[in-house]
Amino acid sequence: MPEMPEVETIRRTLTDKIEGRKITRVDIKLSRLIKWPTAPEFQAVLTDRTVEKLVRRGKYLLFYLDNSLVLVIHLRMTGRLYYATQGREYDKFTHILFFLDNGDALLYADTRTLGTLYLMPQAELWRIAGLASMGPEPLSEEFTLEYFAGMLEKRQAKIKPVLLNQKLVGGLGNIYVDEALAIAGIDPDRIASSINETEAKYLYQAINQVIADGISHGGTTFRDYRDGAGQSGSHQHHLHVYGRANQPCHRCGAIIARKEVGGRGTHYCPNCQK
DNA sequence: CCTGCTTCCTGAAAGC
DNA sequence: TGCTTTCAGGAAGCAG
Repeated sequence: MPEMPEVETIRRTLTDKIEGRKITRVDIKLSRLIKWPTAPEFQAVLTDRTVEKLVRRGKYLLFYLDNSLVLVIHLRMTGRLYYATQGREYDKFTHILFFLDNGDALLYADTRTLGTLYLMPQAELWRIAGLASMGPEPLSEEFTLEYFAGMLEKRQAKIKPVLLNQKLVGGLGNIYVDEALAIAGIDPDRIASSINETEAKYLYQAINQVIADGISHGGTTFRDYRDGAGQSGSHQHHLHVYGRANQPCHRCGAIIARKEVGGRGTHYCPNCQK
């Protein structure tokens, strides 16, 4: 499941191949993935546009085009975006194909088809609610300890759903939230406002650390995630708790447990996380 | 406004 | 062996 480090890795692996390229043709095999405008309009307006800049915000990828247009893609659960050289075969999960002026193509594939694509003028981006309302993201200037600790103080929900709320912190998903809570030694069931100043500082540092590590390892590949060149990430080899239920904790040796928190499968060390 | 539940979607894995 | 059920989860939509 692509979270901020995975989407950032995709951005980095696509930038050099995509920026400056003109989209010469768009094939749409599953039009319901396109949320705005209609599929025929999407296809017509996108044809002959040049990609000027590839930007990431949270888990969104934004392709800034000429004519002040922006193509916005969110991969959700199983979306994949990858560069394919001319004539390369593609599987049945490839739903949108962007052909480029050098004969290659940018392909959007998605097994569970929950991903979303938009095309709109730059001035209309506020219409994408999830993008417009996104909170500060880890490693950014806006994501300060003061902001983070102050935000936790006001929340009566459990810490895990608070961290997953994109309006409060942009870019975190299930894997990195479980990891950050494990590093900070905080139980995912804790009420956010009960977290004290010291714990908030540890958690803040842990969030920045797991995101930075995730990016430096090229993302976490459990099953579906691949970068823009089709390569797997390696952060799955560095996880403390996620996907490690019934295995020993790296720190204390206790058995990693799994429970449901806020409707999400949650991995944690019952001994280290209080 | 805040919080939590439901929905979307389909391949893989577990259950029978 | 093969069919059926459950599970995975990001985020919008909605109820209370």
